[in-house]
Amino acid sequence: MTSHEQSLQYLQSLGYRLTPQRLLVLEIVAEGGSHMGVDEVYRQARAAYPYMDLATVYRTLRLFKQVGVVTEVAIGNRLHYELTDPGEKHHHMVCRDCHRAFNLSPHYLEEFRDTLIKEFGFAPDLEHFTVSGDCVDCRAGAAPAAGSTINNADNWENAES
Amino acid sequence: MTSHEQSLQYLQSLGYRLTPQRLLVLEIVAEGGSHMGVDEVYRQARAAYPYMDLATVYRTLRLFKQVGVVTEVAIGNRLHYELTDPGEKHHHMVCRDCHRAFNLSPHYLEEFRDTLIKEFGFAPDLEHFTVSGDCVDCRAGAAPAAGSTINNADNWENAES
DNA sequence: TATGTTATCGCCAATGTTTGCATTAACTGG
DNA sequence: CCAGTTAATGCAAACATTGGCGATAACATA
Repeated sequence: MTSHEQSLQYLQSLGYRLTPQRLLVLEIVAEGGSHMGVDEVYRQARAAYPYMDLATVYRTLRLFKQVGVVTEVAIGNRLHYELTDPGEKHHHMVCRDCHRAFNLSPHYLEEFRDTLIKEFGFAPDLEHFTVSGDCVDCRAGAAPAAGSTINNADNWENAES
Repeated sequence: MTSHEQSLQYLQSLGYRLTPQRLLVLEIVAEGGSHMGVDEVYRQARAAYPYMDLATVYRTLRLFKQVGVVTEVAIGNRLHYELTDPGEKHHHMVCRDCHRAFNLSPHYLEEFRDTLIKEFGFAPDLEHFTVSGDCVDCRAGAAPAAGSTINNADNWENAES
């Protein structure tokens, strides 16, 4: 059984229905690998199933995010999604200049989470956590890496040390 | 000289022009006290100067945020702004259930910032930092405080300990 | 397998926010 | 104080995302 099928069974176990549209969106996000823009998911879905509606894509991704199947990252002011890897969860640092995203190990936030819970009873939603800021290259004034468009998989580097 | 005037002089020193619209928006945000929704700023601005355009309000607030005059907080999916108090900077925790916002002392993030810079050369933009999550009351299943609308100043509590 | 219930879909309109562009008005230097 | 330069405005249209609603199809039950 593939991991998509597991995710779909999980959805079903929560009482959500298993529709072809959901299967399709899940496959696309899974295949996409790195963070996919909504428009790209929509384009691919529509290619496979011409009746697919944009609103359905948004609703499906929101649902997936809600149940933890995908992770949402806001880049610039657009939403992007990647399959949540249960073994390799990570947060994101997004550069506000070049808009590249870097992965951040959860380890760096554990202490922060504990503090908020203990001090304020506030349970932060770190599943969907993203910090924006300035990355090394942009701080150095270096030109961003070639072809730095949001949907270019090369922009997604791994910053775990 | 009031602090608004200082802010405006600062804008001017950066090469931005000092327009009546900017003065107006700044005054409104300053008077508003707690976090103001864009629509509310727009309504008040339009009342004082009927030609005021929504786009101008957005552009002005974005500029103010960029230069650090105001702080932006995303609540639900709307943008809110408050005057940046240079002496009393703070971050925000927003409850995704009741949508109340709580202030968070910068102290809790200093270590996190240092780590990111040291390990990855990534300088996080904590001026505009917000964590979403579940607040004490909502976690306890308690009904949110009476009159919990976003623009109600009473919702803005101070969580500094 | 047939049937009923109701979640989900596709379509369309509304929302919140951003952008393009011609006009206006802040600043600059004479 | 006047004229030139150019940033900022107002307007309208674009864009990204969300919501309402009737029709459809997924699941449960028999």
